[in-house]
Amino acid sequence: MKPVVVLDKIMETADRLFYEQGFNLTGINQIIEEAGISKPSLYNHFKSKNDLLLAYLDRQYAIWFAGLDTFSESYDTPLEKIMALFDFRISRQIAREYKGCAWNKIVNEVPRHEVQVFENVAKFKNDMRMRIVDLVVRLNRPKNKLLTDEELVQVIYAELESGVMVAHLTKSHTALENAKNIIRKLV
Amino acid sequence: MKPVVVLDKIMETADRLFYEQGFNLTGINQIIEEAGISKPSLYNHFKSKNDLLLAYLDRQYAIWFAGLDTFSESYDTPLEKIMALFDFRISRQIAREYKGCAWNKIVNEVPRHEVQVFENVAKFKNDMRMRIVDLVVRLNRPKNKLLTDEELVQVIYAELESGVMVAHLTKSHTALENAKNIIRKLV
DNA sequence: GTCTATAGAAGGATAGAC
DNA sequence: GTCTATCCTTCTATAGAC
Repeated sequence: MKPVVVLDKIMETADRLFYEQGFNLTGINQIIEEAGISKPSLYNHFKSKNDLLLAYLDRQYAIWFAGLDTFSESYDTPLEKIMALFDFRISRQIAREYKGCAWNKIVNEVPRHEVQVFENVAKFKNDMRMRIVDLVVRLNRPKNKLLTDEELVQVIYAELESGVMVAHLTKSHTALENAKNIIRKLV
Repeated sequence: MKPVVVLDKIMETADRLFYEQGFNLTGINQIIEEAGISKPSLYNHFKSKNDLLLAYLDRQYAIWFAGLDTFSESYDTPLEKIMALFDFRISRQIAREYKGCAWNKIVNEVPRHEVQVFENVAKFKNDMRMRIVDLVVRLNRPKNKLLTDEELVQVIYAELESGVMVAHLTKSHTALENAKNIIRKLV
């Protein structure tokens, strides 16, 4: 069995279990069992469970933005792409059975002294916010609007975050759908 | 030592540790050690660690709304009371060193099959939302506003939730402050 | 690089004395 | 109702063979 295959098995299993069960409730033993490998094999690739967590976050980052790009490429205008942000998160919450935001799960589960984890999550959230900033600028809104560009960005960001959180709690994406209408009015 | 004192010690210790470290990372052993009691004493009051969690959530609920009522009573108008919702959360995040929302922490840490935990968190979030609904109705807004009452409620709710999450991630309440100006414009 | 086997600590929970 | 002492399980991580 080639190393790369073992690594893939680890990552895919960790990906699934960390999201579905949470990081702290997922033991090394369960990961190696479901990945079909042995314990020293795992520790050959990662020096600790925390090291695996950081790799998991990096992988999440790549998968998430790649998924967003694929999802958005069929939409043309900035407004359509903003709406696609909501539809993308709706589609993912449906696919992952409304288990919430993977980043929020981690950051709410890990103590503050895990600096690298916090930085990793902050980077994701910030980069997502930058996508919104870029789209709002490209809207080319007139200056006499009720909200400034910066304020509109904050509302979009808040509706996305809160929308996913509510979806997790209620197993429904109604709030995310309603948010789209609100944003349309505020643009 | 009277039972009620023991119970108080347990609750206060669990309150602090569950919030600061998280539920899964806080062991029974640490709770009894810091509370200064013995293990069977704890299991005399709670039949399991999960039972203690439910008591913790009930206590949080009472403390939170009591704190909000005290905080808001000096404000008169509905708009001031809406602003007080943001200021209350800002003051709490400062006091608790930006460790985020206690309810979100729990709901992101516990598996879905813990139905009682989810219902408890959903009840808190819903009751908080009802406070917003009540305040927005009392604003008596004209019908020709850009957003309907329901939409304004959703934006206020989203800004609060997202604001606390961002505060947790960045150790800053800037987003919550900015949200107040946005809401003032939308009212 | 992968395995079997195991170490050493910490987890939740309980028996039985007082 | 509270205690000391202990149970069994699970945890992360490693030693040493192949």
